[in-house]
Amino acid sequence: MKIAAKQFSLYGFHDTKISAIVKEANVTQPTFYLYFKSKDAIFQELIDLFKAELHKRVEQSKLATGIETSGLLQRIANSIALIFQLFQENEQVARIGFFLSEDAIEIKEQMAKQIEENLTVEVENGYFHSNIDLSIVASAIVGIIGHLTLTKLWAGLKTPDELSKEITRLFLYGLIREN
Amino acid sequence: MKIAAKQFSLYGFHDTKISAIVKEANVTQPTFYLYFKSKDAIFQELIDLFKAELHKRVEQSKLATGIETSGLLQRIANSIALIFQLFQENEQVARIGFFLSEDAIEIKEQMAKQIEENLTVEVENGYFHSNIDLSIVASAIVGIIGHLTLTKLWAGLKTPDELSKEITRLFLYGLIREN
Amino acid sequence: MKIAAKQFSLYGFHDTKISAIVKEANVTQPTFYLYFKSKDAIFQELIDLFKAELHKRVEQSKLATGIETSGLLQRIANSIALIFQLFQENEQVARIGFFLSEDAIEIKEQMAKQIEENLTVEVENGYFHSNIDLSIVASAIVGIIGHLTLTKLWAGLKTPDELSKEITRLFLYGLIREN
Amino acid sequence: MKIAAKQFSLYGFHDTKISAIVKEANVTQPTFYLYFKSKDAIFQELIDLFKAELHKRVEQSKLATGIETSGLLQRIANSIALIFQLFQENEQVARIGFFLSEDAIEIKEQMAKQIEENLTVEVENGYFHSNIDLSIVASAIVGIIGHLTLTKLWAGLKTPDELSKEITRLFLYGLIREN
DNA sequence: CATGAATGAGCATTCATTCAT
DNA sequence: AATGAATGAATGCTCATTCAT
Repeated sequence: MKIAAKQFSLYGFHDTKISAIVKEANVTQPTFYLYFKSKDAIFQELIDLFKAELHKRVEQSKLATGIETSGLLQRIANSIALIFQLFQENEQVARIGFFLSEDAIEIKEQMAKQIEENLTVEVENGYFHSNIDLSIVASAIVGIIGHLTLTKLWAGLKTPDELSKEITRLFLYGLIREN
Repeated sequence: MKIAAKQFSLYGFHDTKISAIVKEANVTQPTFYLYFKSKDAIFQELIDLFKAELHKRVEQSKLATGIETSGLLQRIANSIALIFQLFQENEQVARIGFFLSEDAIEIKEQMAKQIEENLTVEVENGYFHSNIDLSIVASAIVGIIGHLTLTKLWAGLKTPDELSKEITRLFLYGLIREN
Repeated sequence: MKIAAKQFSLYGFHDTKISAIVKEANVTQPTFYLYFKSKDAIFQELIDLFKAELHKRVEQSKLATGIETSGLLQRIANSIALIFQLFQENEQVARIGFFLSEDAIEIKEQMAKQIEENLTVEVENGYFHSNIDLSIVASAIVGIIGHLTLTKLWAGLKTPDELSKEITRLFLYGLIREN
Repeated sequence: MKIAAKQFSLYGFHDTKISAIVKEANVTQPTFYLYFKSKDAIFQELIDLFKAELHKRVEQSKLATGIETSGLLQRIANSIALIFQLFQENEQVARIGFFLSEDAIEIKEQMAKQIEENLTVEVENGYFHSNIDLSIVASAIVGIIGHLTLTKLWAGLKTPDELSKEITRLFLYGLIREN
């Protein structure tokens, strides 16, 4: 599965050939079919793996938010950092689940929903504006995380910590200069 | 090309068959090859189309920003709305160029760069913080626009105006409640 | 189709390879799929061909029986000869439809039904016993024709005429010696 | 072997998979190869089993004919009934040996030969016509038995006794109505 | 006596692309 | 300008069979 993940993430679903996977794995094609029902099946298996891990991590970030007693900014940054760390540690699987799969949108929407719930609590706690569409904010966060992962994290330009800090500041205080 | 765009945006590159395109176009396969060098070529042509249009539109939004005399928020919102309008009016081509193509990342980076330049001016004008990484902000904006297009705009849940307004407010003033 | 019929009749369905068919036909595999949807499809097409031809021939033999004014034995022998001739002229297709296909039993039952109808008329005309199960007689005739085709006709040991004459005599007068 | 017989008779040689046989037998594939040299081998073994049993039974029917002191019709009917009984009691193996195997024709020819010998005796005894080709009669009997087994016996429509009686009457006295 | 794990060899099918007209 | 007819080159998948234990 590691090898398959690598190939899929490198070449995409169609351009990844079973023959290439098994060659790199030093087994034969029938062996592949001993463990996986089909090309689609192993791809889906990888997606499900990522899906589960992502769900867990976002859930963790939720708990973290509640438990932490430090400042709001720090708490939120930590939550986001958790996600970036997942992407960093599982680049290949993440690329499949978050960018290559047809389930990607659904996965992102699911993630957005989790984040939205989190934000709702913050609004109830009086930290955030109540006059902003949280579904859009959540969706925006997902979009940002996804794109920064692709362009900054995986490009090696930024660390999870840096990214999460910058995002958090941006989201909390905005761009505008306070006079 | 319209038909090809439709098919590509519906089924993706690999699952779009030349045979299907020509059938819908009521021509034969050799006729297709009379006008396009290959499957890749027509795909690339569609991408280039989008690329050019996107570049133009982002440039316009830059000009708009400069020319507009109304408030900062309104000016920026207008700029972003222009992009969303492009996505709305050219859904199929946009889906190809911005999401399906392998050039997508490059296109987005190019767009981010344009936006970054714009932001730099605002910083110079003293509107924005100077202690924030504008390349990240630009990248974030691109990520947000992309994802909201997919989940809100094309889903018919929000209009370009609504989206651009919400985004702008979020980016300018942030989430945090001012006391 | 001629070549396919030959291969199928020689090797059976499974041991007939598309690659062999197209090689003998001097075309490539895609060309095959231009004209036939699948291996199953061309096999079924051959079966249907035989089915139709057999039905027609048995129907003809029915008419012939009614029209002919010569002796009963001769009339019946002619009817049966028609069937043997079909088998002789279309050995390959017949082997597929009558012996190799999974529809073979159904085809034979259909043939038996046609023959039974014919026999019923003869009984009504007073030529035959009425105290014999005609469905069995019809089924027996089918069994005989099938097996003699395989062992005598296609072995080149007997002609349609000889076979039909012998069968007819056997069926009409039986084996027992009249004292 | 029982399970293999069942599978072969249900699905034919090619569509029967060793994996399916061993699964139903609750053993593994290597275990299969411990007892049978190959797929062909077990198939052949089943055929030989049937072949031997058939030979024995037809031989018995020959003896029966000689020994029995009752009327000719009854004696012959008994002989044929013995065959039908074999088919009834060993449906699966019989289907393999008599219908599915490539040896089927040879087996049938062998059976026809035995029957022919039997008939020759009856001719010599003066019971039957001498101006009829006994090889055809024997072959016809084989064809009838085979096909009636398939369509009447195994369909549960007739018993061995009924079938043998009808066949015998038909063969002895024919269809024609005696005035 | 039995098996978990593996494989060699093959086969139907698909699809972008092109030739001759 | 257009096409009917064809193909080269793959690729996923299956199944009987065997090795090492």
